[in-house]
Amino acid sequence: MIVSTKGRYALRMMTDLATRQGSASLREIAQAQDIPFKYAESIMSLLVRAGFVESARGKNGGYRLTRPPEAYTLAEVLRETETSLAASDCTGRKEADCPRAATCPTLPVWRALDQTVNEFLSGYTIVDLMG
Amino acid sequence: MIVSTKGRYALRMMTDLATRQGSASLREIAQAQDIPFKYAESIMSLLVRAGFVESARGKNGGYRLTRPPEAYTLAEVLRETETSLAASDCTGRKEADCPRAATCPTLPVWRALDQTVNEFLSGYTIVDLMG
DNA sequence: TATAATTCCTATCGCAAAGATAGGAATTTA
DNA sequence: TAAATTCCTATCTTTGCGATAGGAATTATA
Repeated sequence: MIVSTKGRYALRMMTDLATRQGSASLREIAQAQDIPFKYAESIMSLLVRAGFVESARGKNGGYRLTRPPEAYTLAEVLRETETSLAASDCTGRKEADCPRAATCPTLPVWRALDQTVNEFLSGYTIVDLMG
Repeated sequence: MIVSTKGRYALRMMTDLATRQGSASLREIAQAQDIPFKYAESIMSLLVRAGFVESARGKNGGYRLTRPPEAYTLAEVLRETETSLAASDCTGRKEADCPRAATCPTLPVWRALDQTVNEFLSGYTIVDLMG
């Protein structure tokens, strides 16, 4: 699985914000997108930490995008929400572990696949998800 | 993660068989590839059931490929070993569940990604892994 | 200044899948 | 009959995903 529920929720939350053209509370967003509120909260915190979204605390607080929606590629959003976008552990978390790496004939294939997927996901932005 | 350890083991086991040009016992293969014997056993049974490999039981038994190695694409091998090669649940197991499907602007993106990955993996065969 | 609405923080739970292991039955050769 | 092998079924452990819980901190406003 390349894209988990968490990543798809993140994209939908950002798309929702983009559609509203302003700021919205998490309660509104989660309700509109039918995403469990508490789960949405944890995802939104990732987006804030990544700088994709700005937050305002307190009453009348909420969230808004820091950029125009065409300035977010799917690749960069998913890099924040997915544990790894790597095609396999060989090019992901456990890359350093592998004693085969130096001579492995398969490794270049996974690297090329990573690049293919990354190029694909870099070719779409939030605007493309605004229906 | 597109390709799990199980899938990579499967590819290595088939590549090992291809290199030997004949038949080999699982003990040999697992040892040569440094794969846990019992785990290799369960993977090999998938390959046999898929018709990729023929088995001979009893003493001097073993396994051999049913085709020349250039006749196995990575895509078809991995389809047997991976739970799903789909980019997301939206195009995988839970596809039918989604009430959004009809109008979802993201779904076509996942479909296109699936196709991209499939085409990529169909472009390599076991021969390409024989180093 | 109190209250309501919000974001922020930390911890935990349930479940499914991946990775691996165990024991032994069935088959075949020598 | 003994050894080497594949075949079959069941189980175990760890991990990560999806989700939940409780409450602290912050802010507008009545």
